[in-house]
This record gives sequence, C-alpha cells and structure tokens, in this order.
Amino acid sequence: MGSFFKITEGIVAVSRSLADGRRQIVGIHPPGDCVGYLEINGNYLFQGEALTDVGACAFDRRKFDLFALRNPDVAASVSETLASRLEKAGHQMTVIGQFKAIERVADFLSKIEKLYGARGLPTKPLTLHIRRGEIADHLGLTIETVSRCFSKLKKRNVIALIESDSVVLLDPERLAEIGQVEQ
Amino acid sequence: MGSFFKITEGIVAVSRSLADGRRQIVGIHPPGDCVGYLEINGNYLFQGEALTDVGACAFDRRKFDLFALRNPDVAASVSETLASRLEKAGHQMTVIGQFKAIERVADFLSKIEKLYGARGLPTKPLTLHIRRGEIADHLGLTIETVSRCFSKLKKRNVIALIESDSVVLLDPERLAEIGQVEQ
DNA sequence: CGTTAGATTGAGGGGATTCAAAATTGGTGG
DNA sequence: CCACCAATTTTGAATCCCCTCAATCTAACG
Repeated sequence: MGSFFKITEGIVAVSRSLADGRRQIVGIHPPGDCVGYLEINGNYLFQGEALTDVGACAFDRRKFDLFALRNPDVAASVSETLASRLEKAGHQMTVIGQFKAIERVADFLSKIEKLYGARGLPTKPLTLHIRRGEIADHLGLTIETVSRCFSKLKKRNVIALIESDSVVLLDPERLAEIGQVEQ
Repeated sequence: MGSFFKITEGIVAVSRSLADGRRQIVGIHPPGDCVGYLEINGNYLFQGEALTDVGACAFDRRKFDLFALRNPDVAASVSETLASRLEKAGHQMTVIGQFKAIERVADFLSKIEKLYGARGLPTKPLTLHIRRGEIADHLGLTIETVSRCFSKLKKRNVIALIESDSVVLLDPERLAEIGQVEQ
C-alpha cells in the first residue's frame, strides 16, 4: 500500500471484480507501464494480477507526489499518461458497448499486437500471455464465445494458431477492418 | 480548437461515433465539469453534444498548460481530476461489460441522481436531461431495451415516471441493489 | 385538429450464453 | 520418450436475453 509500480518485466492485468464473481479487466499492461497509481487513502481502486512472472519497480506514492510538485515536467508527464489512459478507456468502452463479439476479438488482437510491438515484445508469432478467460473478461464475453471467434478468424485465414497462447496475424489489415480499428 | 471548456450551465454528453452510425456516450457532464480537454494537436478525441442549452467558459489550452507548469497545485488538481475520470471509466466499463440490461439502467439512475445531487441539481423529481436513445448509447443497449427496463422498474415500484424525462426514485436502496452500486 | 418526435409495447429472430462433452495442451514422473 | 493427469480450449446443442422490426401511444406544437 502507498506505492505504485512501474513494470519492468511481464504482463499485468488491471481489473475490477463484483461480489458474484464477475469481473472486468480494464487494462492490460506490458513492461514500461505503471500500475497501482489509482488509490484513495491507501486503498487501490482496482485489482492487479500478474499474467506472467512480473518484475516491477515500486515508487512511494507520497514521495513521488511531492517530487512532482517540485518538478512541473514530471507533473505534466503524469497528466499526459493519465490522459492517454482515459482515451484508451473511452475506446475500450466503445468496443464493449457497441461491437459484436468477433469485432471485439479482432480489435483486441490488433491492439495487443500494436501494444506489444511498441514495447519490443515479439509479434511474429504473437504470444498473448493472456488466456481465453481473461480475454473474455476484458471484452465482456464468455470463454466459449472468444474461442469460437478465434476459430472463425482461423477459418477465414485471418489468423493462425501456433499454440493456444500464440497467434500469427496472417492478414492484419483484414483484422483491423473487422475490428474497425482506425489506422 | 485549442480550447477546453468548463460547463457553467446545462448537460453535455461526450461520445465517440463509428463510421456506421453506432456511438458510445462515454461521459455525461453537469455544470462544474470540464470537457474538451483530451486532444492531440488541435483535434479533439471525442465529440461533445449539448443535451440541453449549455453555458460554458472557454480556456485556451496552451495558456492553461503554461499556467499549470508554474502552479504545481493546479497541475496536481488536473491529475486528480483525470484520475477520478479514469476510475469512473473503469466502473462504466464494468457496467457495460458485465451487467445485464436492467442492472445497467438501475446503475445509471443511481449514478445520475448522485451526480446531479452533488451539483445541486433537483433530484425530486429527477430530471434526466437525456433521452432514451442517449441512455441506450451510454449503456450499450437499444432504445427499446432501455424503455422496457424503465417499465419493469416502474412495475416493481422502484421508480415512478412523471414525464418521460422526469423520474422519481421511490426506492433508491432497491435501485442501488439492482445496480450493484456500492455505497 | 393534424403533425411530428419520442416513448412504449408486442412479436419474432438472432447472437451470445449456458450447460455439457470432447479435444488439446502442458506438466510430471516412470 | 511416452504414459498419465490436470488444466485449458474447442465444439455442440439448447436456452435466453437483447435486438430488430413494426405498430401504438403520448405529448408538444403550429
């Protein structure tokens, strides 16, 4: 408590769970991202789960905030990061609220490739580091529906499955089209 | 362009539209909130729509950012606001991704009452200032489904409809229960 | 009083879920 | 290397919830 973390290794899912077990994964974070920043007097507002082995650098929140007060450029950078997260959140809301199942899965794959690619993680093949159940909870679907969508995309030769966790995007443009991702 | 706005009067919906007409309303903002803050070199990332007549105070983004660089407390306040928005976005994502239709509508009504109440807008009765279609686009449902949920809640004596735009929350606790809202 | 926009209600269909079973994968030890 | 087991994924069938299409109703306005 009282700390936030910059991920140095591995993938982290940030989520929110309901009393009855349903959960929503609101963010997936590769190395470079910070998590655990949102808290109210020591209570984190979301859960974090390590999807792989994770290495992270802990920062004391209070000290960091004091530091930011004296370093305007740091404060500006925090705002920028938060703003960028907020934009992504708005997009994800649109995906969950308006997209059909296959559109959501296509969007997810496109975005994961972009995300991992930007951090230098391998994308050919693309190792997801996230299981069907977690993809489902991220997209507001069920495991079975996600699996069926993978099968459909495979049958259409848009993707190929190496292992269940490892995908090759055979036709990224088609995928982006299905996922309505603007380039 | 180049400005953001603090709402002084009326209600604003912030949304994102797809090529085929589908849209997601990602935020509803009463007086006191700022909108139009998220932009990238002059292009707003979301649309804003006035749901009522709106009065607002425009701030030049560049000047404001410079001002914030010299006033750490202002910068901190911006971060706080963004963080709070991000939290709300995470909640809304959970609502859209995991809740059933009636749970979404109940959650919406609970939240709107809280939101308007906090800004001194009348809540007895509660004037929504937002039509069925907009509620639908906010919750990832259709007009008809939203209307049916209103009817169900009315039949269960949880709410009463004065006009289509004006509601009385007869049993707020029950409503919060259905909407799974934590107090 | 007719018109129009928005809301409600009904009937039918479809996409995602649920429940269940089979197949695949991954890990462990012989 | 393979057999065996648990965990995960895939696939199938049936159900359900929400959507779509359509008609009706209501309220506001000229």
